[in-house]
Amino acid sequence: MSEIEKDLLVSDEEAGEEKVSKNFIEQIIDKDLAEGVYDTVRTRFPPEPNGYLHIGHAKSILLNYGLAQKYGGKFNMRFDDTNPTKEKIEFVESIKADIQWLGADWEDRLFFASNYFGDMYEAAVKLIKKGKAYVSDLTAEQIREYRGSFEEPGKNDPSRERSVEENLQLFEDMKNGKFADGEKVLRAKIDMASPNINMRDPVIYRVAHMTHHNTGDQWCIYPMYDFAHPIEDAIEGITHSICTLEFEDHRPLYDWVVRELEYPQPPKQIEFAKLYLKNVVTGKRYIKKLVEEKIVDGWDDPRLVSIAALRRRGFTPESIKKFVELCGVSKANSIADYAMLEYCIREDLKAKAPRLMAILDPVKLVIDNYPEDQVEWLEAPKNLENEELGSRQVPFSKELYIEREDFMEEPPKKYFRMFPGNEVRLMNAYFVKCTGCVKDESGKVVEVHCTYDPETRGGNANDGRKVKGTIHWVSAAKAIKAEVRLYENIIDEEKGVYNEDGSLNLNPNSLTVLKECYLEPAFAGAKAYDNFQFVRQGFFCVDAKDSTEDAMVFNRIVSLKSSFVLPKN
RNA sequence: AGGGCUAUCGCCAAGCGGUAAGGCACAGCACUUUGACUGCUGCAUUCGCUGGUUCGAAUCCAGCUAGCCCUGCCA
Repeated sequence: MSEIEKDLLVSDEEAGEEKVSKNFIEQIIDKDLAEGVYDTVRTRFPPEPNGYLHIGHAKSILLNYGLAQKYGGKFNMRFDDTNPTKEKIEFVESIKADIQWLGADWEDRLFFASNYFGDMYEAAVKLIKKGKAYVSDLTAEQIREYRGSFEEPGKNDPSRERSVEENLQLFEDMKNGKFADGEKVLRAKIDMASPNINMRDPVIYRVAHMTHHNTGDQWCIYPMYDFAHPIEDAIEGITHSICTLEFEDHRPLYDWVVRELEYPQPPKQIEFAKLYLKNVVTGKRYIKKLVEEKIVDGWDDPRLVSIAALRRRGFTPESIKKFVELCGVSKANSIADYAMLEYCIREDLKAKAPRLMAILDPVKLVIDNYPEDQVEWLEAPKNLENEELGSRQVPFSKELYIEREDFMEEPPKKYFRMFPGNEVRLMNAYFVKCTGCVKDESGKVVEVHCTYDPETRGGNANDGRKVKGTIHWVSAAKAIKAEVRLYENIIDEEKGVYNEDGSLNLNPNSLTVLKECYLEPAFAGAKAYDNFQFVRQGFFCVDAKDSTEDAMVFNRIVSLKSSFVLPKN
């Protein structure tokens, strides 16, 4: 190795374990910090409490929280509740719970935009005094007409040149409830000919006689998002106000507001692309319809991708975080494969979850040469890749359950599970040789028979002989009966999310309920949200809604990958 | 007088004038008491297109094309 190469090696090590390239937002922050635009980083997640959070929001939450962490800054939680017609306190609670579950810690910084209504009113007065805002008499419809179109400039509002004094009086009258909803609005005086329609004298305050979930009846005028948001950010000392792409056109207005209001260290809006998942529905009205029509079991149905649904399905906060990081941050609209999410949960659970045996589609296996009433308790590790999980005792007896698909009377080539004459290993137990099966009148296999080799206890033969197949099993006498729910995408992936008429293209097989599954005794005592690997099957989670101590219910989070395909014949 | 943004492998995504990172998916091999995991190997002579500048272009310039967003008193 040359000296130069050694030097390179050293400098690589000094640079850190891995050179992870920074996303464009981190690059902006680096620059701002380097140039002294800001000396700290403060971000925020500002949802409107008008619905449940979904996987897309998780990206924003974790991005904002992650940035604050990474730069030693602060992360604020803020409800952007400036429109009482859409907001509910129940959503405030569910959103808080979801964000906490994701692990984004706002510490003592939980804010409500509605708590700044006083500041916003003052800010509006300031604009009026500067001649930068005026009260308009136009109706909503007229305002739309005056706005012009993409190709044509707008026309000035007849109220545009009202005196400051008159505007001040009128705005106060608005505040004091002298006008009905829609009768007056406050508009920013910018430019009716701007090519950016958001700059054509946008409405910044409207009248709404409505009880607000936080401020009650204190106000009957409410600020619009474009006016309120920059003020909220400025008040909280936000440095980088991160939002999604559709707000790019609003940035000039955002900047106009912070400039006119003369904030000393104005926040900067940065837009990134939302996270979409292939063949996944997130639209509120679609989900609402599914819930109302009882096609799904509520907003947390495990087939959905609301944060609550992912949690119930068995996804972990770590898996969501990993997924969001894997997706990256950019300005290019993109749609991630669901396979990436599956990869993340498998990755997270493979070492964490105990790997136990469960039979989903049982058929009885009888060991003809095993003593009738004998039960042996065999010790087996809970997870070979994680010794810390310890071991458990597994009962072995004459009659077991195995998976129906692990036996074939006439196997195709390359099938190395049970078939007459073949020897397989019962995982953690013995080698058994299949001797045949018993069928009912219809030809359905009701019992598989075999003999075991007592010399192979634990699953190894002293003579060194090998078996190709290892199958899992559960003692019939000691099994715990449980319900298991298997999920597929609620959307029929062949044809995409929507039908021609705009309705959802549903997959009729999205839910399979297996009522007669058998678990090994080590599952006893499993609690809501506990995750397991069902050996050779996949990762499963105790359903938080329907599972009880006596009647456990499991959700399949994701199957294990498998390269095995049953060949035809 | 329309404006804004985006385009690099099937899917994400680095790259910031010096000769295409990485992950997912997929395929093959090895290993295996999970047909899993793990390990190894393969997977863009090419960056939406066409020109130009340059010794050198995914990176700069010009012109096209395609997609997304914007005419709420929603956020």
